[in-house]
Amino acid sequence: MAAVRNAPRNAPRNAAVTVHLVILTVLDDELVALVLAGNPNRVRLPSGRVVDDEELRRTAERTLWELTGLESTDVHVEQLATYGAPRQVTVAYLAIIPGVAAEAITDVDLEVAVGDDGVGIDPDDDSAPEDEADRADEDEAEWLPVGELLDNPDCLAFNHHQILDDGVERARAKLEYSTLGTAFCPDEFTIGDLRRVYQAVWDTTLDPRNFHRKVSTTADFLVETGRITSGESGRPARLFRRGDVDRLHPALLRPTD
Amino acid sequence: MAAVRNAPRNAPRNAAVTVHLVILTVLDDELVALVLAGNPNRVRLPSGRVVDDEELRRTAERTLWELTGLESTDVHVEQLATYGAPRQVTVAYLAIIPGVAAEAITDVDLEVAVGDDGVGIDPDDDSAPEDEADRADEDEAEWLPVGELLDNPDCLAFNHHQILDDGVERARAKLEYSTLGTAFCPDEFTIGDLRRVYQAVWDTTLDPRNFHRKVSTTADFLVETGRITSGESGRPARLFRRGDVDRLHPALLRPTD
DNA sequence: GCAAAAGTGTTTAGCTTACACCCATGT
DNA sequence: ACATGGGTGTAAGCTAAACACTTTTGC
Repeated sequence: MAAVRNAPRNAPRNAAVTVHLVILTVLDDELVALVLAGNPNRVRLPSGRVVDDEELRRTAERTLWELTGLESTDVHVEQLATYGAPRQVTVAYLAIIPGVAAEAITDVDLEVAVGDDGVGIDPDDDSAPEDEADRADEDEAEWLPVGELLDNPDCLAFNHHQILDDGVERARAKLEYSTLGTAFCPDEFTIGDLRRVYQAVWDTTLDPRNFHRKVSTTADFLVETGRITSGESGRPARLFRRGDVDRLHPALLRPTD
Repeated sequence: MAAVRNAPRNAPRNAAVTVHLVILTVLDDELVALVLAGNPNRVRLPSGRVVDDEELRRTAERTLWELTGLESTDVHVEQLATYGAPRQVTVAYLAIIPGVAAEAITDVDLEVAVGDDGVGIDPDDDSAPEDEADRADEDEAEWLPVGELLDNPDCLAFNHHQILDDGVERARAKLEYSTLGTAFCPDEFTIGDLRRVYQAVWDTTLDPRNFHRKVSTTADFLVETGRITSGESGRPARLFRRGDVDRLHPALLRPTD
């Protein structure tokens, strides 16, 4: 049946490779993403160009550092997906940072942190007019609720709505079968803190008693520090650190309704 | 805390973009992958260059078609991950094809099906000596057991061991919570056929009775055709088609031992 | 004392596992 | 008759959902 199938084709061309970032955190019990305000009424995701012989992951981590000052050791970074366009390939990464670290990043800090010197454009670079990776200067960065961003498909430029949607869905899914939820928490946190992260990411409510039992009986999910909270309303809570495991057995499934 | 963090950097360069394929099927109750025999003792995964303004997915599907003659409507194709190297970006795709379709692809067919005319190399293409996407002619393609390929890390060239490992793990994981297993089956298949797919991919054995109940009671996983098998040993089995659902609720978990 | 959040115990329902058992066909 | 694989029934064990209840703090 199958025979020679050499289709005629033109010469392969090189493509500009950019990295885009979906940076998520939880602020005030709400899942928010870091976006740059460029054109009026249109925000976009942070991005960076692959420079020199950088690894893709290193590009993502460097761009994240330029935006937030956070080292990759403090942040969860994983590859999301790659989106191809003519002459332009975008590799999207998902970054998850603790809410307390996000609070330290003010708009003032962010305003000048993004930039691309843009010297020495490659001779082959006949990129499309919609080239987005350059001239990121003078843009303000802000944390916007994911719910609003996803509900209004037009408020994100280019294909960034798709990328954000993929990133949020990845995060939501991974909370079920992995310990990724702790990446939203600071070094030490209570089980209630972790539950509020789950509730914010899943946009739902969870029974505090059952959640407590579930995470506290899953071996190596949480490690007790011996310290407890104080000064807050209610009974003091034990403080925990992330444990060693990555996967949750059995999973902690989202409510079905 | 954070201030201006414009690190000095050189001009961004364009990269050659190639697509690599992890093509899996089940032959004789064994999970096998399609590999090309190039250098002695070293096989590699099929690959294709992105030509013209192709979408990445289209490149993957075109390359698969050149190799196997299969249309993308008959095959499950999903993006796996992207691996970055200097001047070279590889986007890996996972393809799953039915065993009966794989049997129709003989070595004779495959021998001449792979090729790259290689005209008009881009002036910017100062790719590393290990450029792998070209001169794929004269290579023979064959189905090799995944177990053997993964047990011998040196038998796959470049980073193809890593790519294959990622692809196999993706397939194994997705059998748990999705209906991907049916992609290994022909249009009509029995529950026993599907169970042998699960057993081959997971390299384990499953209780036929419990597996039968599980898949037959999960709504919309399988659709009865009304036909039954005949001519084989044992009681005839009902023939099914894939149902509409993509996700399995609840999941069909791998045995833990 | 009262509100608020942490944490424990108990019941019930659903799902998985293991396995006994029956069914329908080829040889 | 018997081997072979298809298919059903059932009891035991594990898990999660729902919720009553106790504990320990701040005010």
